[in-house]
Amino acid sequence: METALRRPPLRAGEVEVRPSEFLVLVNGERLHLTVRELELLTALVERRNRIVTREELYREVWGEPYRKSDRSVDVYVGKLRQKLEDAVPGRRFIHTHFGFGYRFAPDSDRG
Amino acid sequence: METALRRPPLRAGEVEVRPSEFLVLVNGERLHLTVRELELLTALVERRNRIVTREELYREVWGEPYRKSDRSVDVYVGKLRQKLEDAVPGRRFIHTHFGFGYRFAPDSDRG
DNA sequence: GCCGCCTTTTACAGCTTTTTCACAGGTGGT
DNA sequence: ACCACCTGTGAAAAAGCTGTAAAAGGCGGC
Repeated sequence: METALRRPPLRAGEVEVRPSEFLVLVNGERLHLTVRELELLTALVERRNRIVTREELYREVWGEPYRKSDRSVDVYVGKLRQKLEDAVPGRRFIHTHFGFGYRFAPDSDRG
Repeated sequence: METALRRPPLRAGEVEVRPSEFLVLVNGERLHLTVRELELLTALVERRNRIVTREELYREVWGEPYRKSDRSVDVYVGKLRQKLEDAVPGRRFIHTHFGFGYRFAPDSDRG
């Protein structure tokens, strides 16, 4: 968590991430996330509007090489989607790019 | 404790900390704290409404690097919670953020 | 020394999070 | 349509974190 303290705040649509405070706000409300969830969301928002591979996300968040059978990224994307859906019903933030990876975009389906 | 003398009084809900007098008041009543308890509470109130890591608290209060196995912060948070509960039954001041640290907030869960 | 008080360490139960697994269902290519 | 592979997700297992009582260690006063 050392690194988080130096990261600047990020904003993407209704989502504001303040890594240095371990805080995510959605429309001004605190989103309660676990450590992994926060780190993954931070990584995605830092790369917003870009397709990011599981390899890159896994290296960034888990800090070790990605094994192809590892589903952790998928599982945590699911958790984040659930919590974001609860916070902003009807909007989709994390988009799947089949065969490539994921992309965070607060706006349309094809950003 | 040179530093305490220069710290301004702090107020957070029913809690008032006067570092320069080594004094904590809760609803005007003196809260009897030991040195460690006072320093930890001061550190927390100075950072009120923010999540603070054990590492930061330990460095601030104990003045040396934090070892992950050290439970002192947790133990003293427990002591403070007990004394605050005795002073203001039913209110929760120190909130745990699992995997992150603690947060002092006299009010609701979200700071 | 002995006592009393404060601080640190230890131990363990209980709880939360993270990881892994399994399988249903989706997708793209032929 | 068929096949191979990819993704979503619930649930169980494993790992890790927190609360707290109690033991152990320190320190000053008498």
